[in-house]
Order: sequence, then C-alpha cells, then structure tokens
Amino acid sequence: MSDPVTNLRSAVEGSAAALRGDAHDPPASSPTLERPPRADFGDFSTNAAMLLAPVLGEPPREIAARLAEELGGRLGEDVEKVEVAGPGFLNLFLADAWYRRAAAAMLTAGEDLGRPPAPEEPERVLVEFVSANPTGPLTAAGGRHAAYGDSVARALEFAGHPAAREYYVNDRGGQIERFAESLAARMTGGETPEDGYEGEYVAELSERLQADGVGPDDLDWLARQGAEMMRAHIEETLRRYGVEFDTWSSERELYDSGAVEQVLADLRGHGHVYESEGAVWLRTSDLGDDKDRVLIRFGGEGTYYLADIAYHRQKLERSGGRILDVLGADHHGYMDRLRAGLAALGLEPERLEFAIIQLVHVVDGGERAQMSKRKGEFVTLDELIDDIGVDATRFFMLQRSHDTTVDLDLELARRTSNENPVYYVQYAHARIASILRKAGGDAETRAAAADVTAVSPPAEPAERALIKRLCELPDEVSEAAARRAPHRLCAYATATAADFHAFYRDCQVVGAEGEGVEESRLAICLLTKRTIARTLGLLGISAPERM
RNA sequence: GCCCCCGUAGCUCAGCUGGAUAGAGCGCCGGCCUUCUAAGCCGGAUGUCGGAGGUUCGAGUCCUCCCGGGGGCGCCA
Repeated sequence: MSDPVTNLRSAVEGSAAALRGDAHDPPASSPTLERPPRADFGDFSTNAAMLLAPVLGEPPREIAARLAEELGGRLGEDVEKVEVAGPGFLNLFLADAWYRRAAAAMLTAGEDLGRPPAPEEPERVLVEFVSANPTGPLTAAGGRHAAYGDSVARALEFAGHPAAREYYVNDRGGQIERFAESLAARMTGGETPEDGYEGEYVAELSERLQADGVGPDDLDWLARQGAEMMRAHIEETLRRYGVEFDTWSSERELYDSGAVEQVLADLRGHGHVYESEGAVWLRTSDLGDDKDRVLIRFGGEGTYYLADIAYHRQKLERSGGRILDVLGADHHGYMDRLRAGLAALGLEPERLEFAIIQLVHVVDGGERAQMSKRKGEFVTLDELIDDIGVDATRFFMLQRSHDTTVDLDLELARRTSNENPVYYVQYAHARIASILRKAGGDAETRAAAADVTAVSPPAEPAERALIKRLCELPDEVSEAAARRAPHRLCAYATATAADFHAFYRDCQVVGAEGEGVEESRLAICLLTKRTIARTLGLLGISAPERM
C-alpha cells in the first residue's frame, strides 16, 4: 500500500502543476505540506498557491481558490474540505478514511516503519568524531561528540545513506611526549613536567604500565603503551555508551606507511610550499586561510596539520563520498586551513563538511566544574554515566542543537532524575507495553493483523492527532540526517509521547466499545510503540517494556 | 583587531532553510487516580523574539551595523 502522506504530497504537487500549465516555469521551491499552527486550520496546510502567485502573476488567494477545487477533485473521499485561509494557504481537512488508510499503510511497513523513501542518490558519509587525544579519559564534552556523531550516523544509515564511524587517534607528537614524561615522572617520583598531565588516572595508569613491565626509561615505548592503554579505555567507555567505531585511525601509522611523506612531496609538486625561518610552510593564505601554516617545524618534526592533510586525503579516498568532521568549538579555526590543505592537493574541499559542536559545561550545584584534562580536573563520561545513566546522558547531550552550549547540571540531573525528559518518552513506551500485555499474549499479533479500515464509529480527535504524528517520522528522519540535526528527533520523540498520553486519556483500548475499535486501537498502540522505539533507537536510547 | 557560536516566557531551550494569533520542558497557581502504569493528564499566568535600519505580499528566520555572553586566533592537538 502506498504511503498516504506521499499521496497527499503528490496530489498537491500535481494540482499545482496542472494549474501552472506548460507556459510557466515551476516555482523555485516545492510546496510545503505542513502541520498548521492551530487545530481549526485543518489537518495539513500547503503554501502551494503562494508559490504560484509570482509565477502566474495573480493574487495568491485567487490561485488558492482554483487550486482548492483541483485538489478536492484529486483527493476524492480522503478529504472533507479544502479551505483558502490567510494570505493564500490551503487548509486540508481530511476524512477518517485517510487516517485509517495511513495507519494500515504503517502497519504493513513492519521494521521499516518511519524509514524515508530510498534516496535517489545515496550519499556515503564517513563521520569522524570524538577523536580525543589518548592522554586521558573521555570527558563530558566527549560524551556530547560521541552521542552526536553516532546519532547522525544512525539517522544517515536509516535514511539510506551508508555511514561509517571513525576515530582518529593522535598517538604521536608533543602532547603524547608530555604524557609519556608525566607517566615516567609518576614512576620515578619526579616532578610532573611543564605542560604535563596530572590527576589520579595518571597514577593508576603508570602503575598498570609498570605491572606490565613498562618502565620509565624508554620514553618512546612508554608513549606507545600508555597511549594504547588509554585508547583502549576510551573504546571501552564508548562501547558502554553505545557507540562503536568502524575504524580507528592512527596518526603514527600515517607516518609509518609513508602517507605523510607522500603528501608533503605532493604539496611540493603543486607548488604551494616554501621554507622560512628554518621551517617548511604551506601557502594556505592563497587558498582561503587567513595566514600560512607550518608543515615541518624548526627541528624537522612534522606538525599535526601536515599529518591531518594526509589523513583527510585518505579519508576522501576511503569514503568515496563526503567526509564529516565533528569538531569542538575550539577547533573552528581549523576549518579554513584544512580546506586549504586539500585544495593545495587539487582535491575537492567541498566534499569535506564540518559540524562544530559547542561546549558542554558541567555544573554541579550551581558551580561550574573546572575542565582541564592536563590538570586532571574534569567530569569524565564514565562518571556521568554512573551518575545519571546512558539514556539520560545521551538525551541531555542530544536534545539541543549542536551549535548551542549545553549546561548540564549534575545536581539537577541526579536530584530530579524522574523529571528527566527522557523518562517522559520512555514512560509512554512502557505504558503501551503494559496495555499490550493487558490485552493478552497474542495482542501484538492481533494488532499487526488488524484491519484498521474496518471501523464503523468515527475516530476520536486524539486518535487522528496521534496517527498524524506517527506519519511524520520519515520526514523527521530525513531532516535529522540531511541537516545533521539529531536534536530534532528528541523533540519528535517528546511530541509523540505527548500525543500518545492524550490518546491514552481519551481512548480506552482494551475492551473498547464499537465495531473493530479495540483491534484498531491496539494497532495504533503498536505503531506508536514501534515509532518511539525507532526514534529512541536512532538516538541510542533504550525503550523499556516496564518502568 | 580578526574569525566562529549564541541572545526567544522566571530558568533551560525548540521554532521544520521566509508564512497564519511564536511553542515545549522545568518552575509557579488550580484541578484529576474504585477504570489499560499519576514517571501521566487537564486548565491558568508570563514575551518590545538583545537593539536599530534594510530586503518583500509577508522577517524570530535573510543582509548591514551596534550591544551583550561564550569560544578561538601556536613551529600544541
């Protein structure tokens, strides 16, 4: 059965095309099919007539009147009336028949419920995120990056765009050396070096390393082993958090494989490289950056930037599509120079996309916790998970747009944990599970097989509102994926839960009166349960059967 | 000085790439459990959308400037 929302949309587009005729070009954008701001504006509204107005050179409301007639004819018994409103909107008032068919169509979707239509051109996206240095445990900020990148990848995959998750490990360079020196200092009882790392985890790690026979004398070996142990710990934290990476890329390997050397040679070949003050520079100021950048430091050591160009070239090759870098706000200055680096190689910088994640402030009892990885003062992701759980942590991190700062008040999250927005959504899911249990062991089977079109009494407003909400999931998934905006799914989950709670209030399910009503409502419950589980799943949040 | 993000209800934030009388959660006030989970529901109060111009049929949304908050501007990553 075809999807009723898609049918509606094509009816609107078809009517608009018919009215326009062949003599005019189509409007710049396709008409909206949206939820009107008020219930008495109908079930759906469209701006199609307003878009046609400049094309046809006629007043919007006149076009709307003709469009209403055309559309009414096309929709037949699905529509009760089409009204012209405001500056030229068309408000569609749909019949129960449309709602019942919409529910029936969703029932046949099974596990594909909410999946948007397959994209015409699937886009491979390699998402690199977290990539925190292996010099300490993940902090709360890492938790935001992890939740965001993972959820974007989940949305992309569900929308039909193959996504890969990648973590880039900076396992060499100055910070790793400071890290190794700090570990060695712990072992020998010496002073922590300037810009070194402190904190309990440094002591614990140095003990574990010594137990494994790694001593303070061979700093290079210590650096490798220390970084690897830390990396493994980060991986474990992420797994606990529900995030699994497809690939772990190593900066050190880029050197070992000769990829860094090769990229330097190629940059030289493209003629953007020069030497000055004993260092080797890339003339990025010719390519959109505000100043030139060092590739090889005074002393012969390659910079992080040089390896990063090699890394991004490799990612472009491996991705075969787009690459998405999820970076912290403090790295935003990195965008121009990275694009410039790729342009210097003759690659396409527009295949590189950035998501800049704003900061997370962990607040404890009104006071901001200091966050310094080097001093070992921070709230770790592990502590956060221990405190408020994976589900609440992910929801808190995801519910806000990535370009706004998150203030996470631990005390509040602990103290009022059952007022947490995530529980509101999970509760709706658990409530439905409870209804299905109450309806008997075969309730899900009955619901899935129900003929929801064979119902005689008219649908309750709450039923219609809920079904309409469920119909929106494919659009929400598409938007969340296309705009890299998983926070929309949090809002959608909350709205769906609210619509369900209203349905629950108004509509008795088990033992409902009327021909086919109980079966039909069981089916709506099942659809809502699947919708909530799917939405939470895209956020990496569990959907409990009981609470 | 330059670059990025933010400024919307008492608080924390949405606002579907320009649409109708700007929303949600928390908090506040008042109601609802002998009926499928009250972690729920219903009703109520609160807004110069930071400010000033501009673009057009229409601006919280786009452009310019200003104010305020945060972050960055390294031969660290």
